[in-house]
Amino acid sequence: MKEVKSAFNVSCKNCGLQKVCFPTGLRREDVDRLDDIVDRRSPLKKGQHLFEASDKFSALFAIRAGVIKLYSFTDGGEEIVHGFYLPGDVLGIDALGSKQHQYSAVALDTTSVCTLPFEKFTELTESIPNLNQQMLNAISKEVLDGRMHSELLIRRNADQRVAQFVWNMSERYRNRGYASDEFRLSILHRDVAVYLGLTPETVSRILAKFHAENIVTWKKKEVMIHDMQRLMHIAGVHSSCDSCKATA
Amino acid sequence: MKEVKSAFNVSCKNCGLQKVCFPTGLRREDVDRLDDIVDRRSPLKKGQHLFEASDKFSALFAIRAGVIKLYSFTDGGEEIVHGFYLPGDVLGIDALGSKQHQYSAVALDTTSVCTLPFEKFTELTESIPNLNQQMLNAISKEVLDGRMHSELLIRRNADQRVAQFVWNMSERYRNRGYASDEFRLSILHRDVAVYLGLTPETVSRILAKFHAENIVTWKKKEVMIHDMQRLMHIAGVHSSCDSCKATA
DNA sequence: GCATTAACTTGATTTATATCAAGTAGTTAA
DNA sequence: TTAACTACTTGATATAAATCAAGTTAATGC
Repeated sequence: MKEVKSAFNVSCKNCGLQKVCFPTGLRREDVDRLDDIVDRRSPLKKGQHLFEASDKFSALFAIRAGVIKLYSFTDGGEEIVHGFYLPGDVLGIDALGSKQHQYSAVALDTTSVCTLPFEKFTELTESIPNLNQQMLNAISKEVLDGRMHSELLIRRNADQRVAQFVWNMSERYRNRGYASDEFRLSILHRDVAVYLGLTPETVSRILAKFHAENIVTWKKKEVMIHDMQRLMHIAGVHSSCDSCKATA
Repeated sequence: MKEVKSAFNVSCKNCGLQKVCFPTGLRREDVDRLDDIVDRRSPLKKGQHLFEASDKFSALFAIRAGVIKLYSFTDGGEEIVHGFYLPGDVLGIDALGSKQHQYSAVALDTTSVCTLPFEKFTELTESIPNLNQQMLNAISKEVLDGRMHSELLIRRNADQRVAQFVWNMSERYRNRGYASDEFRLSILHRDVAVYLGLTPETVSRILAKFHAENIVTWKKKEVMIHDMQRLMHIAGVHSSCDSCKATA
């Protein structure tokens, strides 16, 4: 049943993302059982799709490495970016009802994904109680992240949106055990602009300002945060609020 | 086990909302089993809370009659309105993970609610397969509705937002078997403005314009749609798209 | 039923961000 | 390596909606 594990084909129990992914709180033997149903194909190259709108839903996806952009188009043909999924994040929850994807998911960089065939996964949740709770966590997270996005769009001006986006990415990398003040971000400024409901010009101007004021530098996919306090202040993040660790 | 049923205390099998609520697709006997765990208290009066942010989560709520506003505040004390829940809609999914509500839910009018104690509900889903699917539907709906909200905030101007809001409410009433061109809406214009990311002044001006152009009249909680085609056109709703029947 | 408060309306003005434009830098492919 | 394209930058201008202001109407409580 098990395949040979290569570099991109790491089992759950050897995966560094256990603490942010489904294995959280599972017993060792249950992690193995989960591992047995996980399907790990070769990584997606930049620009390849994990799924596209109208594709049939048959599995949940957990990101192992890379970034996935979830997007769609309005009737008028304008792109909408709904979020960026990082290692440990789960994709596909929105299709649980209709069993059909409504959005498209594309890799923004080389991206490894763990595929969890939904039927097998559902069977497992019946005998691994904690796995069910993990699923509920993933569901809530998806809903709450959407609300955070709306909140950002309703109540934040352009400076605050960009600052919050950068800070949020930083927090998410920190939670995953990576450096939070210097990281690679394979997301086009254009995509960020669409996600934040701004134009690329506005994002560019704001990033230029942040750079000039020595708060954040984001050039050539490398983000450097020089002044976390000021960034958080602009973002409107009071206290080191844990519930803000949302998926962008 | 069963209580005496009064006017506001109707069993699932006698409820007109079966087609939009959990009983959808359930066998008769399973509806009865669901009914047995439902807790129906006396209706909430306008202004009363179903739950408040930080309350412990212990049950899902299905609206039977009335309207619930789900809201919170930013760190700066500004209100955020996340949605309005109508009969048949399910509240509480966002708290499944943390078992604690993050938002407050208040009745905007006299509102009856069916309480589904979550533990009992979970037990039932194990023996009623279709109920589990209903739960997945409710989850997806919550996620997709949030995305629709973001899309509205990102890509629509003020006219389109107001038009889409009115049309969406109309569609939701239609799906529930009520008149779609004339209905009572116990939602303050102020709350609509907050939900749409606009000011009350802007909403007022747009409604005045829609009234002058004989498209929609919304006065004193009574909505009348005079020209559905034009409303849909302004809202940017092409075709009678079924997937647009989202919760505002 | 009257007083008080909250909701809504309408107008004048300001402003943040979009749009338009014209460029430079970076990436991709031949 | 160069050509062609895409991403990004920067400036000038336009504009949609916010803000400020002062009213009217409706709802609420005594």
